[in-house]
Amino acid sequence: MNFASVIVDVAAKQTDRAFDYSIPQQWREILVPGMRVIVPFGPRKVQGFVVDVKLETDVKRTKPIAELLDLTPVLTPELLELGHWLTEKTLCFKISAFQVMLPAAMKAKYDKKILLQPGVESSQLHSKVQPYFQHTSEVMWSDIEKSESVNSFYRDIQKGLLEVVYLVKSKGNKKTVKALRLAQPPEHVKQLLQELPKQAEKQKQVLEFMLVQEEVVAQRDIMTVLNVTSAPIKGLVSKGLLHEVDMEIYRDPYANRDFIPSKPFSLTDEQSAAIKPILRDIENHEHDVFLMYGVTGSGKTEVYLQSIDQVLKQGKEAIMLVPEISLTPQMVKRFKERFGSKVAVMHSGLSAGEKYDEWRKIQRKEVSVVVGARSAIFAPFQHVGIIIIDEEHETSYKQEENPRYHARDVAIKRAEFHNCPVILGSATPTLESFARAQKGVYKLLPLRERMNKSALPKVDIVDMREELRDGNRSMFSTLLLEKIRERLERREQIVLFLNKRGHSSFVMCRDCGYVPSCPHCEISLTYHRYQNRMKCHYCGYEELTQTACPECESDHIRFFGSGTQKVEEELGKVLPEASVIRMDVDTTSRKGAHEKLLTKFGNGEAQILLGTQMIAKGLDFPNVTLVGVLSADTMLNLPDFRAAEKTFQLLTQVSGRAGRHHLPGEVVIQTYAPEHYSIQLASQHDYDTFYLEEMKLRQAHRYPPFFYLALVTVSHENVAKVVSVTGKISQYLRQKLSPQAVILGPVASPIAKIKDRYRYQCMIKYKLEPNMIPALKYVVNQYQDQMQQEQLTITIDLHPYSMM
DNA sequence: AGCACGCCGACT
DNA sequence: GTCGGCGTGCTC
Repeated sequence: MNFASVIVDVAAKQTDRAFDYSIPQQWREILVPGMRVIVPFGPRKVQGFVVDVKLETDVKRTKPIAELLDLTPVLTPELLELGHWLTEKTLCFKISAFQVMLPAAMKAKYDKKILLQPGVESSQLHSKVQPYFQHTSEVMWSDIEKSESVNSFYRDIQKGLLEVVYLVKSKGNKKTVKALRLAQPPEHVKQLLQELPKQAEKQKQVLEFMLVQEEVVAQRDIMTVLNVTSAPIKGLVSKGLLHEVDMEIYRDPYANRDFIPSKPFSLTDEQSAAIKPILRDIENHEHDVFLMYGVTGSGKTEVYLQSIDQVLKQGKEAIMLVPEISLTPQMVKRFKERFGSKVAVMHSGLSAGEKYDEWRKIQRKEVSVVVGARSAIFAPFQHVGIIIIDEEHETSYKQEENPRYHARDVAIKRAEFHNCPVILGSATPTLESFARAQKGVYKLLPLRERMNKSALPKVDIVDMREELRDGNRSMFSTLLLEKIRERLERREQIVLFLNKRGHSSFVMCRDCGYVPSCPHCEISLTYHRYQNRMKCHYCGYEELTQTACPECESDHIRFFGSGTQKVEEELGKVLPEASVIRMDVDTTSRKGAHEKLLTKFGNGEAQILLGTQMIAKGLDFPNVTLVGVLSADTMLNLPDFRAAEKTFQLLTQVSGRAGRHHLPGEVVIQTYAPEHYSIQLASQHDYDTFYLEEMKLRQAHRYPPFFYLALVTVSHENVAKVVSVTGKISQYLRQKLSPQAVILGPVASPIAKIKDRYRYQCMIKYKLEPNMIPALKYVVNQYQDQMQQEQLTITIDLHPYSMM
């Protein structure tokens, strides 16, 4: 092939198309779509993805491809196609779609440097430039970019004294170690071994070792096994007996850990019934979407494991998605125990290099199972046999940046391609999924019994308003305290859950009601006791905590809300004998801290585990018999039509942590809205009724799953501008879409200002709108120039999860 | 996105 | 006359 169509790494409307390049002779046989290349683009060089190769082009003057970055394509034909689909579905640039499918380490970094042209003396340069070239002939652009001499540099560049060179590096490369192999055939080496001088004892040892080893051995290994230094090895290399090579090694984050192989458990009748249709699909290479609706502790994971096992037996591969937050060591352990080294793990806790290595294992077909968070859905497998999404309702499956995709949609798309089943698993499915299951679009696989037949925990709802009336101003109700004391006495464990979302610890003046808020964002500041500072969680702004109110100068400043730190303190006051482990962003930010704290709790080193969201998922400690939810309704008041659903899911999830084993569990839910149906029904473990209730509301208000949503958010420094642009967009959409579509807006976004930029939005509720995508594309096109020139931003989220 | 090209105001 | 402001348009 003579020409290649390349999508270049420039995310902009005007460059969001393929550019044709000629393929230099030496690569004509090798280059295929899906490879990364470096191409000249204008005056610079950029990375790009080859999407097509062809014999001819309409372009008159093509430039040649400058460099080939891959010998095996990093995107399979399927993934290339998937990229185009993503572009259409999420309205993102092609380059963004491709980039999101690869580990971040493969994204190009650009740099510039300035070279002294050959034959030019530094004395010819501008006086300001000269000192830079005293001892060198090249200067990095970044070193002079901000200096006042930039202009002088420009001048010398124009004069031709200096040359600008554009560099592209695809960093995060393979990690290699120095390794050795025999430089000659073994027989030959055996003979030469005899001829080595007597005193070369160590060299002989090394050679003998090499003769019995696999082809390539890391130098480090030779040194430790034979207890020699590098000297004899060097000697053999210089004699031409050994050859130095680079050996690619993987950073294995789970090395040095023993996994005891586990065998499949025998399934309960319910599990067998659930797995049957899945196995049938695997057998017949058929595609279906299954919604596995199973209460906590019903043994979903075992069904996943055995389905995957079946897929592996067919020589195919499996993708298993779990929410980031529950990608716990416990979870990984279960997979490693069952599938050993066939498993790659991908989550955000890995370094860029580690993620790259896991990705490489997949690409090189060294593993056949990947367990990972959202982005693992793009694993470059070529024979996918099953895709599983655990905790299907989790919001982390929706990416909140471009491309704003939902892993579930990608999973279904990929599974259609591979003709394989998708399993969505949850104890509290999203209404969207459950509704589809009701309609028969998805196949429902119910698991209604807990595996050990243990009853679901008894749930008590405590009305905190009554507590307050009875004079209890603390954050622990009498009932909860009593139950905690009971467990402490019995040496059982307790999990306390604090939903920090909503109003977290903020500060208010009791006299005038003043609440310190961020000067750049419309959001109140959060109090951080540790540094005694107020911080903005959106832009990072911080200030010292005030001791007097800046408005009325009163010193009645009060700290409201209850962060985990404050709960811990109070717990210490009421129950000084209790040992507490606190888990939140502050205590788990260090790598591995999360795991360490959980292990400590598992070992019984503390009796109470206190934490936020992150302790709600996937934890399983046999000794936990009480779960306390400190304030169940903080989430309920969020400006989000899914607030009730999220509350129900969270409460159900948290309750599931209690009494999973032989000890019976109890749950105490503290709330200011005890009569709310989501709280009532969660306490009764009644998903079905919740589903029906919530569906009525969704239908009445025209929300999903009855209507689809699209959210257009406009932001700019100037309020008037934002309002007028949002208004025009709303108007345009009103006129383009059918009368059945509901167009709300312009309205201020729930967070009306972030980082000094005002935010307004237009929300569209629609059912069938073939014009939707074209209309939105048109809108973006119309404001293209303003978006560049005036830093106006318009973001479009189709099927948004967060209204913020 | 960059970057060059090009056309106007204010300085050596 | 030249330097430098940033509007306009292109990148195979």
